[in-house]
Amino acid sequence: MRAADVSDWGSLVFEIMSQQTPISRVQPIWIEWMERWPTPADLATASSADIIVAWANLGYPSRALRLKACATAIVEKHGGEVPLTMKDLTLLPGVGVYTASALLAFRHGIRVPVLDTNVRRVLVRFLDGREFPPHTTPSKAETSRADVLLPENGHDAADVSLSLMEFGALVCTQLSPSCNECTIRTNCAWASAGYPKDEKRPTPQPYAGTDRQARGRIMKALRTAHFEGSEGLTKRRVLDVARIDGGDRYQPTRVYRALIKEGMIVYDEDSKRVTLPR
DNA sequence: CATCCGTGGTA
DNA sequence: TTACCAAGGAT
Repeated sequence: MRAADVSDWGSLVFEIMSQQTPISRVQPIWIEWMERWPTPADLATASSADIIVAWANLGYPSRALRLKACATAIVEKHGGEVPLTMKDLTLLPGVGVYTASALLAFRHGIRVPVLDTNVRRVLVRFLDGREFPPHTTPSKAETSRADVLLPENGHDAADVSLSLMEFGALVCTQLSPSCNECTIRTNCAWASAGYPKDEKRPTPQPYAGTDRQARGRIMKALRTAHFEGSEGLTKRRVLDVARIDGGDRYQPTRVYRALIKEGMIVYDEDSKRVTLPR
């Protein structure tokens, strides 16, 4: 949330939840989350299992653990207060340049470019006449020319950034932009060039049959088990839910081991049960 | 630097 | 129904 009565921590939580996730799905979970864990100190001492369950269907549950690690870092290194410099913010787990910029610009009117995927696409089309940015991460050149483009006042700059983001999300979209209704097409380099298709388009990521789907199955089963108060699942059961159409025979054990290694799940030798981490 | 990391609504 | 999509980060 970017409203005035929301804390910096609340805003940071919202930004992290919103990474690659629709806002409509974030909103209700964020509200409950902030009532339950209002400060970094609250989240830092919370159970990882509770955190993963509360993360629910936001996707990429490793972000939930990173958010907890972020809270811990803020408590231990910044006295429980969200730091407000690009350097300190991007050193926090789960906080990259985009998230740090969004917090600084939208909440504090600090004059920094905010380059999300939408803004990058809008700029590369309008200025370079290309369909997509050449790399998956912003170059220094992209950042500096975005900086030059922003007005002097930080709050005005934030307004411009937000407008660019929404313009990219609603008009200058990835695969089917509304160029016919675009009000700036007469100045757009991509329009002038005749909307050339890019050679290298963003690589589509399949889902069915992948490790991600198998991991999702395991995590969902364990979330449900924890929510229902059970003591976890047998390893056999976990490997069984990880068996999906399109997966190879090694997939269940492969993703199981990966989740263990990442600390997303734990196996208790005594109870012989797999659970979410304490 | 390209790839991997979920999820469920929607056209 | 299937395919696409949605405010990135870590490695």
